[in-house]
Amino acid sequence: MNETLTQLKDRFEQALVAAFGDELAGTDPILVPASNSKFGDYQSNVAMSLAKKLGKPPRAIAEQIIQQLDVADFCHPPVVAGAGFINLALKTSYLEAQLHAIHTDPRLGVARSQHPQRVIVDYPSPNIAKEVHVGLLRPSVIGDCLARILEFLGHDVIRLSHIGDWGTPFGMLIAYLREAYPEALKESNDIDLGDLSSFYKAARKRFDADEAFQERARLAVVQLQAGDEETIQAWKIVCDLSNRTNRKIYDWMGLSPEIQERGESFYNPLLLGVIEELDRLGLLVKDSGAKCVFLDGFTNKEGKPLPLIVQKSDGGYNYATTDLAAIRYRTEVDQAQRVIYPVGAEQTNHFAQIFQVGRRAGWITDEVEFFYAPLGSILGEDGKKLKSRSGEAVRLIDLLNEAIAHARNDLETRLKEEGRQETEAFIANVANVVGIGAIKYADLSQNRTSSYIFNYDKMLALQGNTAPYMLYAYVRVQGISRKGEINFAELGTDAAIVLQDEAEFTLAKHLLQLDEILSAVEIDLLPNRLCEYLFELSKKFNQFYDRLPILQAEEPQRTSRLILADLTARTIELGLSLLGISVLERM
RNA sequence: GCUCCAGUAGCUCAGUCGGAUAGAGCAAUUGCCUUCUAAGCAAUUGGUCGCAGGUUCGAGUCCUGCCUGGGGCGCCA
Repeated sequence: MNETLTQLKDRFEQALVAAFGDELAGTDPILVPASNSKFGDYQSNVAMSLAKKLGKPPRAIAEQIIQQLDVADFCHPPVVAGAGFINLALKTSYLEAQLHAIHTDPRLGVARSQHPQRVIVDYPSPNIAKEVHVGLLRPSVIGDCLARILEFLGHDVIRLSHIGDWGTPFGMLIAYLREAYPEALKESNDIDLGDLSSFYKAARKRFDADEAFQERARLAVVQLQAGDEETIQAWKIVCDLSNRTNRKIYDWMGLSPEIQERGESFYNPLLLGVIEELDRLGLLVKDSGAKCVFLDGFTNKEGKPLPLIVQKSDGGYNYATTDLAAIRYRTEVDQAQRVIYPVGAEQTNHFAQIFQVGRRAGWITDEVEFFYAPLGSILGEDGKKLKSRSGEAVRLIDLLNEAIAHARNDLETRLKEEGRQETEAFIANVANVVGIGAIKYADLSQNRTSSYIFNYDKMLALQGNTAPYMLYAYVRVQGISRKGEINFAELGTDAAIVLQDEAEFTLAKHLLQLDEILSAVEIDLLPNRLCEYLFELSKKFNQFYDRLPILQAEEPQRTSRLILADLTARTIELGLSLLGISVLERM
């Protein structure tokens, strides 16, 4: 109900001017959702804030405001309460009309942004030379979710993966490819992709054991930098191997297929220009053989200004250089208005540094918002960063598989208890959707900035703020449809919605708040707010479902309740889809 | 040493631009299935919001200091 809020704010501003004169024009009426439903639907806190300025008690100010306030088309008469709060309660007829409007709207009342922007979302940047591990879970799940939400709100979203596809590790892999799979360079040969990690491990083993091999690897890097054709071909084969493996996992996780790979190799030709431009601007300083930009507000352990090294003393570039090139390209060529980096919180300094240099170089202007969205870590039960038993990084694929196995186990136990028979295809599908959904939801439902302890049992729990709980609410609605042979699409656009019971009001009001939540997420990029909203929605639906008969109800309640149930299911489906999670008809 | 982040119920965590009596889930205790999937609903118990000051009509939220934990701090990404 963004539109309702906007209109109410206008009315308040008019009332403020009418009551106290033009100098209060443009005063924010501090209109927020009521802190407690017993106070109504919205409250204005403006009277308290004006007390000092106007030299009157807040309650008197509030009284004067509501005398001038005309909201009769939306609300019951406003009430002054407490220290000077102005409470507003929406009229039933208004709520019913709003529900009717969203019922016939495929977007469920969520308007497209009036100021669409070109937004770049920075997807995780796996080092292509390694198999993806758990460290990529949060950036990919949260980045994907933010991209989906912004796109749904009408923004032009570009999804870019800044993959590590260049540099030293590739020398080793290219050298190993030449040695172990010489035929791969002759014809287009299929290498077993599931074996990416053993390919990497084997290469690593050769590299560590054999000095001559190390020399060949170094040579390969030089050849790669020099653009040697055969080396480039080998490099492409290795990239391909990795990309296809990663893509498989991305697809399985349900990440958007529209991710564009724009890795380090893409920026490689632009790096020299970055250095030259920094030099031209007088920002570049040579220090101990390295080219640096000295930073404002950062010091090293001795208290001296800290440099950001953009070209190493051996002439090589590092990640700061590539990131700066990306900043420049994204503003100058992509013309992005907002660039979002959901990246681990450990990199707070790095982003503050490159943004500072980007600003001083004139690449970041007031016209573009560079938004670093720090992510907390995924921790093990010991409260330390999640590691496998052997102390290595946990492979993402193992994590997904284990969640699915847990979900399958839960489902099979329940089927046995209930004496249900289901096909293997049904069981496999439910386990897959629940398992993947649970992992993603567990990640998204935490405030993105805080770390959380990874626990299969909690994320797959069927009660609480979890994916299965929401899926279950959705399934319940579909059960009504099957049982009553209701086609929700045919309920009719002129069917009346009647709100009588408290549970109906509570559910209905919540259904109308989706656009407010999405607007909040659009600004602060915290997906856990959407999760919270969906959890509340599911709870309110379950209360409604528990208290009120639907199929057995008399008309007009029956149709009205069917519409509320349908709206709930569609809201959950839309909400979960924005989180990147699928729904199930039965579970 | 500098710097960033965190500290809220036994546990895991929310907490909007500072707003009314700080909320969920789990765990514990107890009710509710001849009725649309009980993977649910209802009820009870549980708090010095790390500590001390300050700003404010009003502070979990803003400011200062301190304590504790974690991250980062010159050629890895």
